[in-house]
Order: sequence, then C-alpha cells, then structure tokens
Amino acid sequence: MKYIEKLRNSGLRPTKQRLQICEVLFDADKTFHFTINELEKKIKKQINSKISLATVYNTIHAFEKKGYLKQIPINSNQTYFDTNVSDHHHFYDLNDEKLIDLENCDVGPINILKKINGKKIKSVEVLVKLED
Amino acid sequence: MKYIEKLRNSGLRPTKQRLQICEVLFDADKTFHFTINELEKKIKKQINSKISLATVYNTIHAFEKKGYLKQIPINSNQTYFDTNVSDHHHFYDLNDEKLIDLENCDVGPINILKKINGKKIKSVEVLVKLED
DNA sequence: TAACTACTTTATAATGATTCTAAAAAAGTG
DNA sequence: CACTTTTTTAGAATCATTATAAAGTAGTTA
Repeated sequence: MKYIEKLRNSGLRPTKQRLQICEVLFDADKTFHFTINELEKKIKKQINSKISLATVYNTIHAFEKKGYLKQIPINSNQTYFDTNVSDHHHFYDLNDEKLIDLENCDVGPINILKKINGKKIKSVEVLVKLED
Repeated sequence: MKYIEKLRNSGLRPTKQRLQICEVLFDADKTFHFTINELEKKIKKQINSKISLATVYNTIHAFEKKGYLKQIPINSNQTYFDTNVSDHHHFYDLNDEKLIDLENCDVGPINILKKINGKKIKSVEVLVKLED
C-alpha cells in the first residue's frame, strides 16, 4: 500500500479506515471538491464497508492539518474540501451551487500591497462568484 | 429618520426593529465585520430594547439581498458580514481569528483569464490568510 | 377611523452540521 | 505476550441557523 508510508511519515497510524479514505480521496483520476456528507456517500459506494461519521470527520481534519487537503473558503452551511492542494483558486456558480477550479495561471499575479505588522501571508485565495 | 426612505425604496417596510438595526449597522463611524451573535449583543447594548434573534436573522438576510451588507466568504462556524459593501477584500488573521479590510487599491488588478460558458462574473473576492 | 390585507415580529421548536464522550478495538513497542 | 497509546465507534451534545404559527404592525381603501 502506497499510503502506509505517507501516513507514517506524518505521524498518523495507517489504520484500515485511513487507508480506505486515502484511496477514495487520492486514487481518483482527477482532484475533486467535496463536503463530508458527499464523501461519506462516496466511501460507502466505493469501499464496501461503513466508516463511522466521526472517523470521517477526524480523518479529514487530520489530513487537512497535514496539508493533504485544503478547505475552500466559501459561505455554505457545509464545509467544502479540495483534494487539489496546489496553489489555486475557485469559481463558485451561484445558480448551480457548484465549485470549479481556477488555476493560478488563469488569474494574473496577485500583489498584496498592504502589510500587517508581525504577520506573514500564509495563502492568497480568490473566489470568483458566477451567475447566469 | 434617514433610513425610512432607504427601506421603502427597496420594498422593505420601515419597522421599528429594522430602523434600529440600521442605526447599529450604518450609523457607526467606521464600517465593521460581525457575526449575528456579535450583532445581537451590540444591539442590546446600543439600543435599549431586545430584538428577537429570528428578526435579526431575517433583517440581516434581507439587507444582504438588497446589497446593504456583504457576506464574507470564510470558513468559520459562524457567518461573517461586512457593512463595507464596496468592492474590497480581506485579511484573515488565523491566530487572532480576526478580519481586516484590504481595499481594492491595496491589491493589484485581478485578471480572470478563464471564462465559463453562459456565466458571468458577479464578484471577485480575495482572502489573504495571515499567521504569526 | 374602521375594515381589510399583506407583511413582520416573536418565542419556540426543528434541523442539521459538527464536536464531544467514553468505552471498545487496533496499533506500536519491548 | 503485556502494556501503552492512539484510533474508532455509536450515540449524545452543541450550536448556528431556519421553520412555524400565532400575535402584532404597516399600508390601503373607504
């Protein structure tokens, strides 16, 4: 299993559940966006075993902390995550309530001219809202 | 009352509660960011009467729909609003969990090169996360 | 002013995402 | 294996937000 090392290296024990979640998240052809609920359904369908909802939450948060997932800053009742952890941005289609990736190269360089004392920039994320 | 017209013009009846909320939101020296909870406290302190939580929610959503408030896209357990409805952006201080305005002129021009068929851009919002 | 309609407020209940709990299970270690 | 630490789990708890439905208010027309 290719994920055993990955987990061990980040100080997470490679449990059955975590490895299964890795498969669902990182064996996909393309990166994708998901909510915990959507992910739970996906797991149920793809892997033929049930993982407790609490475990899904725990795992996703652990993975996010380790940088294997990104949270997408958007106002929704549910939290959106992205398996694409490269530096990139998002369209949000207000009508269809769908997220679309917007690669860094599709947005000109962003220059933050204002500086805040004693703070450094961790990330710069652009959300482009779309309507019909 | 200067807000009576404003409300009437947008098809909202100028009720006592709405006018009081207008005062708290728009009579402040500076624009500010708030959650519904923070706003409720502010109302209680500033106006000497209680407005039902449901009314605060209704009013804030009505004002947002009319463009008198903006929702700030950020992942938090609570929704953040901004009385600054000009086209602008935000810093989010991860350590202090605080929002800071980032005016449009403090960010170089943003060019969205990718187009989505049949959709038009409604807004472009930048969130700059800060850490110590 | 009265009568009427449509909208608004309110307290409270319901919802639903997320977190907490504490006991059982699994992983790591010697 | 014996032992410690971490993880999983079901279910309960929390907490922001939304729904409900009854009472109140605004606007309108006469």
